Amino acid sequence: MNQQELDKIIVKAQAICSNSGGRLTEKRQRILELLLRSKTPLSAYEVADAYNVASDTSMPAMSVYRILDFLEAELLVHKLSSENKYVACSHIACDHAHRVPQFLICGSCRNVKEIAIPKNIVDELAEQVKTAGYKLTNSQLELQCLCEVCQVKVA
Amino acid sequence: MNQQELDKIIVKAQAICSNSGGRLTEKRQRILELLLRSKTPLSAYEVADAYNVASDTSMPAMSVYRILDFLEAELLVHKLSSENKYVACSHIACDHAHRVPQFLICGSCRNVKEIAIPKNIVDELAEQVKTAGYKLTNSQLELQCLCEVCQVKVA
DNA sequence: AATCTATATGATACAATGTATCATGTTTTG
DNA sequence: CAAAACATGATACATTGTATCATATAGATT
Repeated sequence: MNQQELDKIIVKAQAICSNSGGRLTEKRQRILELLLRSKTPLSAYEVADAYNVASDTSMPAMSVYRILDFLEAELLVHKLSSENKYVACSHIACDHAHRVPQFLICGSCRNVKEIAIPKNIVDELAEQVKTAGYKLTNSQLELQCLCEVCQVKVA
Repeated sequence: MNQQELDKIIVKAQAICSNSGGRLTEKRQRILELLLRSKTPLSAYEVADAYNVASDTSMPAMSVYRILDFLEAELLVHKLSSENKYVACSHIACDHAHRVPQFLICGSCRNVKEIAIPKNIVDELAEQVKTAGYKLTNSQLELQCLCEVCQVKVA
């Protein structure tokens, strides 16, 4: 991600926050930037470390969690519950409405790709859930995979 | 789950283990029974506590994790990665081949239902993953839902 | 601008989850 | 029985997450 792309995303993120009455403060913005630049998901403590290394300050874990919660509520960041890690949303600067994300998690190198899957598949899934008497409240899937590179390596 | 059902499952579990060259030791069996009786998933530490209360011994966390790993490898127990909790497989005593489980997790009461979803849905999912260049290695889904009871409560 | 209020962040302590490592039992097998 | 393989115990520690109270900062009101 180059600086120009990043700037564009930040502008969009600012708009998203103020639309919802939130504020993208400097610290929140810097943490979002950290995640945008990161090639892999980061744990809350990794975010804190990265922040502190870059700025020679002390960002306590508590603040990181609060800021990540904020960014998640704004849909700028997603939490991978199965990994206890966080990733920036890949579609902040896209204009289309935000779809529920699905994540492909490489079990070998831990890289993560965010994709959208066709609505009908999600619908079929929701239908099955309904048949079981439950109601699907979040269709964010976290799928254990091997990425292109690691498929070759392992084989 | 009554005692008779449970006995039947344990017999089957014994067979599954010895088939794969493993041993369902007393401690492993007791932890499996704990999970079979539990109406909700348990964390590793909850398993340890339940074990210790029931038997006045000390079961260290390390042992619990090792035993859960063993039971998981035998497909007698599943780990819910998004919850850091463990559940007994619902289909130990079934004769049909073991299918990859999917879990419906109630976000309100934390109850969990294990279901099987039609193969074609999983296949479609795997196809999408393949299109993205990844390879699905585990199609265990953990779906955030509301159970029948909680749907009514919340509404 | 001074003050007030809501929001955001810092600091400390602690709880919960998970692992590394080395020691000790317990089966199985030759 | 002895050796090897497997299973468990014990201790320490690393990582992830939360509770709570204090402080700082931004916006609104006067």
